[in-house]
This record gives sequence, structure tokens and C-alpha cells, in this order.
Amino acid sequence: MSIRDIKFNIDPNSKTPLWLQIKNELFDCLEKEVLKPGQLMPNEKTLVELFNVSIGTVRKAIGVLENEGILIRKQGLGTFVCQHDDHSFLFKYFHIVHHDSDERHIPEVECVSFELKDASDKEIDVLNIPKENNKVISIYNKLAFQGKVHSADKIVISAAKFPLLNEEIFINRHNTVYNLYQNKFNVFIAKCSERVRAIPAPVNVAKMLGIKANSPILKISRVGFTYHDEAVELRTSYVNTSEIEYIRQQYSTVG
Amino acid sequence: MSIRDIKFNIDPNSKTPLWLQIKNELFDCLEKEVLKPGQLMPNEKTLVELFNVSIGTVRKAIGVLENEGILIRKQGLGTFVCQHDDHSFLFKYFHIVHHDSDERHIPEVECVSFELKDASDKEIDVLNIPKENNKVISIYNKLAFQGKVHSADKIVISAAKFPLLNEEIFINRHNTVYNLYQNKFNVFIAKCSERVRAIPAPVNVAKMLGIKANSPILKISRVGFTYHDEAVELRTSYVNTSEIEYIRQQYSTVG
DNA sequence: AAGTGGTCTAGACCACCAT
DNA sequence: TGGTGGTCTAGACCACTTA
Repeated sequence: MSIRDIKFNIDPNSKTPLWLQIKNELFDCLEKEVLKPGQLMPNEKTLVELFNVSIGTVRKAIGVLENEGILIRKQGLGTFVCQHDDHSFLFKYFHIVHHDSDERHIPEVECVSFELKDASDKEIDVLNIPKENNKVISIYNKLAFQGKVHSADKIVISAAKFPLLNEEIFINRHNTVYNLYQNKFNVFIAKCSERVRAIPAPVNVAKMLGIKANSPILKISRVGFTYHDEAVELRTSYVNTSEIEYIRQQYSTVG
Repeated sequence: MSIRDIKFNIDPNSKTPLWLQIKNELFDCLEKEVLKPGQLMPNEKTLVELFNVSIGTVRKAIGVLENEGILIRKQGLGTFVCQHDDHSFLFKYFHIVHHDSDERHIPEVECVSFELKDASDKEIDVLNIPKENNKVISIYNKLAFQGKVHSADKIVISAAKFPLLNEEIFINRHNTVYNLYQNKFNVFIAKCSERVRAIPAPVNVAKMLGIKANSPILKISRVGFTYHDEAVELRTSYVNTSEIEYIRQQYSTVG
């Protein structure tokens, strides 16, 4: 199914602005996998014909989707559906740097365990786990720089949303975890919220990090959301900041 | 000096887009205090005449400044210069919440000390302290919720950039620190970067926070920047997260 | 009712990228 | 060279706010 074959219904008399109607239609195409990450969009002239509006209106809709990080325009080339890759991932979701340096590096990731288990009450609630398949996939990873482990990550996702995901697929992915979600399961993590605390390292975590129990570490609890604010991933990171730091940058516009 | 009296030189033959030239000119007005926080901008028709371009071009320039959080448009009212106030501050720069709650509250702030001192080498470097006035203002604050202290903040700013700032003015401000910077000294903090670590509480900090020495706490090192990426504030927060958490939210667009 | 920003049109021309 | 997005124009009409 190509986007060119779809009959769109844009209503010029609706109280919803045309550009918003178009944005929503393109959005639906992403959800229905008519548009896929990395794909080239039809050019603006074609979209003008598909939606039967003027080019400025199409550009407004695309501009908003670009600002939201969903599409990317490349002059002379075309407009593409964004995808998580190593580079963008590095700057969007990866917030660990060495002391005395601003360089970000892809960490070495080692999967420690991969389990299918019953969802806890909290997981059922936050991840909206269906009753007919109340399983979650629970994964532990160790992250390292130059062989030196700095973080232990626990990832929890709904088995229902990631059908057929198994340890082999997870370990043999050729890219980031978010890229895997996106390309194999059409789950695009568009935003996330994090809560950070300083805690004494529990014994099992201290062992994974190779530090003494009760050493101060960061506990970062992240919830990853789709475009539609649907929570799809719970990630808990335990970070030893004795040699690395957790960073954030922001503009005054962002909440 | 009103913006209406300025003779702007917009060059239609420049390789710089008109909208960018206009954006830069408006920017300069902010720096030169021709436009001040909270002020109403001239309407779009007037700007069209001032810059001698079409309305779409003016709107593009304003739109970008709005996205950057510098201007805000209100339909039926006009376009205003943004200012830090309690509400926006709460959502832009304030990242502390109670456990089990997403509510953000303005903390109670108590100034512990206010000193004028020689800048350290690091402060000279980062804050670009001038040789002819190598003093910095160093302030310690305690932050609390409902009387319960959760953070100790150290603020370091250049004395040269905040002339005549003294303890009385600082303590008797009627708004946030950032609002004070902006309204009294024309310093607008437009973005900031933070580095977070978990450390054992030093004795003096533990005393301020009312906890045992060596308890795990967050150390948050923030650098505040102006529009032009000029570092103007160093802030170090020591946070006891036993009852509160540090949060962040972000969209995939933001780095 | 008057004034503001918000939406939308129907083009023109330019800058960039691939071949 | 042909195709793409980027910039810009000169309006028209709508929705919202205040008075």
C-alpha cells in the first residue's frame, strides 16, 4: 500500500485547520506502516495533489512534523521519515559522558539476561498490559566504555507489543534497541521522561558494576512514549558516576 | 528608544535569508534593551513596514523566535517578549518533584551566604571573567518543601555582569533568580547544560541538608547560557533525593 | 466594532543534490 | 540538467481578544 493510492478526506469547512488535518493523516500513515522509517516521502507537489490544498499548507504540516522529529527535509533530495540510528540516538537519548570531556560515545552493551515473565501491578498499569497477554519481557544489560562497566540497565516491555521478540533477535540486532523497536515492531519512541535519584548501590547491582555495596550511584527511571503518549518501555539504569557523568542540555522552550 | 524609530537595513540581495536577517535584528533589539521582557511587540503590519518585506517573511522570523522561547504570540492580543516568571520557571528550569507525584512546586529559598570574592581559574575560564574586574559573586541557598530542606545550591556569577547586585537586592527580589537576572541586569538565561553525579555527601553539605555525612546525594553542575551561548551562571546543587526526585522530559527533536 | 494573530492561496524564483 | 526543498510575495478571509 503506497501513500499515493490513499484517498484522503481533507475537509476545508472543518474547524480543524487544513495543515493539522494533513499532519494527522500523515501520522496515521506512520502508524499503519504506509510510511516507514527512512522512507522517502512523495514530493511537495504530489502532496499538494493528494491533499488538494496549496503548497504553503502542505509545507506547514511537514514543518510541524519536522519540528517534532518525525520527518526530516533535505534540500535537493526530498523529505524522509526519521529513524533512530546511531548518530541521532547518541544526541537524543544518550546522556553519558566522561569527566572532563563532552564527547559522547556509543557504549559497549552486553546482555546479561532476557526473560519472559508475568507483569507486576505497576507494569500492568504503566505499560497498559492487556489481560489476555499479561507477560512482559525483562532484560538486563551491562553498559561499558572501553571495557569498563559504568551502568546496569533493566528494560521492561510488553510482550504483546513486541511479538516474537526473543533473546537471539535482541542480541543480534545491528543497531540500537530503539532502532530495533522501530524497524521490527513499528514502535517509535518519540519522547521520554526520567526521574533521577542518588541511592546506595544494592548488593546485586554493585556486583554488576564492580563496586562496593552502598557506594553512591544514580538510579534513573525512564519511561519511553510513542507519538501518542503511550508508554511502551520502562528502563531503570543504575549508573556508577565515579568516572562518567549524566548530562542534559535544554533550551528555554522545552519543558 | 522605541523599535519603531530604528532604521533597519535588510538586504534583499544578501545570501542570508530575509527572515534570518529580521530574526537577528530583533535579537539585537533584545540585547540593546530596545525590546524588554514582557513588552508588546509592534503588530505584524507595522513590522512589515519597518523591515519592508511581506507579511509571510515577518511571520517566519517571529515563528522561529517563538520556537526558541524568546517571543510568544497571543491571537487577538499581540506578540510579546517572553519573560521568566514563576509559572514558566516551574516548567522550564525546575526539575524537582515529590515521589509518587508529578506536581511541581516553587521551593522555599533561604539565602545562607552572599560573598564577593576572587574568581578561581576555572570560573575565569568558564564565565569569561574580565581581568580588570576578576570578582565573582558566590551565593549559597537552601531549598525546601514544606520546611523540609532538600537541596543546597551554590551560585557563582561574574560581578562585572551584575553590577551593583548586593545581598539586599538578591534577598528582596519578588520573583525567581532568573527573573532578577533578566529584569535588573538584562541577562536572559536561554539554555543550560547540566551534569549529574551521585556522590557521598560532604560534611558541610550534609549539615545543611540535615542528613548523615556520606549519604548518597546528587551533585548537579549547571551552566546557564544566554542567547549567544555566553556562560553567565555556574550553579552547583546538592540534592537529597530520599523524598524527592530530579526529573527530565524530552522530545526526540531535542538534543 | 476594531485590532490582533492564524490560516490559506497561487504562484515566482533560488539553492541544493544527483546524474 | 531535472528534480527537490527553501524563500518570498501580495494579498484574502477567519478566529480570537478587548472594549
